[in-house]
Amino acid sequence: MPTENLDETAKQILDAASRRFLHYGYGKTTMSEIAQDCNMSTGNLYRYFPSKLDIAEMFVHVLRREQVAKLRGVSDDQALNPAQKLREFFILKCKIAYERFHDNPKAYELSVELLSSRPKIALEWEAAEVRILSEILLQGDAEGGFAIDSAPQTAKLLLDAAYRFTSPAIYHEGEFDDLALELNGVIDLVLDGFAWRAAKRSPDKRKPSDASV
Amino acid sequence: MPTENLDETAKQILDAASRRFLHYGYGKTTMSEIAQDCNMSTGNLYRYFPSKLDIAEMFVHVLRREQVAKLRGVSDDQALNPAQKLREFFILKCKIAYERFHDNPKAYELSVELLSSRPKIALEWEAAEVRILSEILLQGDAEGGFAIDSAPQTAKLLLDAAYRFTSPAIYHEGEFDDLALELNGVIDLVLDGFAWRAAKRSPDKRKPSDASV
DNA sequence: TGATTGAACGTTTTATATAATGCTCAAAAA
DNA sequence: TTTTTGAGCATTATATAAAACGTTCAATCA
Repeated sequence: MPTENLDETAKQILDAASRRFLHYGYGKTTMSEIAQDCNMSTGNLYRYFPSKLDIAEMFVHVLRREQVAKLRGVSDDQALNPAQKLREFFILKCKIAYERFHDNPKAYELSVELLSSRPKIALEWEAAEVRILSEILLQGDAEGGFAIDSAPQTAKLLLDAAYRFTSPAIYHEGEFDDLALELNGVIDLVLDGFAWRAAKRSPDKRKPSDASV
Repeated sequence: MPTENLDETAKQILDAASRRFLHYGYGKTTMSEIAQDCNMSTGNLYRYFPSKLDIAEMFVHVLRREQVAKLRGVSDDQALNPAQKLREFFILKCKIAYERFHDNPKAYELSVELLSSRPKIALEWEAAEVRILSEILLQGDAEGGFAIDSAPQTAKLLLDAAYRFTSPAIYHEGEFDDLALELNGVIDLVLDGFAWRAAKRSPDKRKPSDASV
């Protein structure tokens, strides 16, 4: 579902819809308004998108791509070791969820509405994060600090443990810094868990340079 | 807010209200219905409870006391070591949340409605669980397996990490066993984290019998 | 005097009518 | 033939009226 493959007209429709979605929300923008913004009839919109909900899906898909790119940026950062990447990944995910909720409520509402109509999208999103996390975990395993059995399984486990801090569905009244502090506590404990497993795997040396099978 | 200190009439009111809350839900039971069940007038209800919401609060208070008693039962079980207690505590909490949601939806709705009107109750509930968990953690610390700095802080951290599996606000479509399996994965990792901290505290011996300062 | 009542009040919920919206498709335009 | 249109249909959302509800309190009862 790439944005680049879109017809020029489809892009124009998506642009007009996006502007209205952000300013007025999904429910308060009508197909005829979008059509007017594009100087076309409502019927013609359906030549480019099957439904209004599909326009919304494409809209959040674009937002989501930015988020995933940021998260992947952490994974690709050469200056960080695996433990630092893990921490930065979750802090960033927490920040993204917090900020979207607090200073973009319309986009938040739209995501909620979309996910309730299309629950499978949440699974795709999770899969994307599992992929990024798995890379970090495997790197940590290769460097001897983590001792990972199944990277995807462990990645899912970590996403679950951080759910409280990173789920866009949970409202947080306090400041972000307080939230990040608690999240860091969970990450500390998780990293210590990996350290223990790595130590158990190669009991002779505390910091092995490569993992033993 | 003990149930025992209640007037006999108040108990009767609470009983009648509880039955209707369970069968028809909070919104669908009226004060006049409760009054009729007790052979009194609506006005008289207010001599025993300040409002309908306070009856509901007492109702969930009773339910909640049963839950906390069960959780405390895990903490007091002499047959379990601290690690087993920790695991059983969270599995039980998960089970309680899962079952209340799945086979008592009316009570679930009531809890949601009450917590949205009286958010402070959630804090009290958390505090009660932090108290129980802290005892388990301190016992684990005393026996040398855990290495806890601040028991209440660590307890809160654990509750956060298990939030995904134990929050009554999160709907779970799948089976309980699948949920418990994932939760056990998180607990495994957390316990390994404690093991690592204990090993770091007393590096000479792998299984110290008491903690060093 | 202390306990109880039920009519009365302001608010909330529900039922109903009306308007607006998402989407389709036969016809028109390009 | 391909693209676009806009009236029309079924559904959803909004506005409005009516009923029900939570709560109070002066009057009644024990």
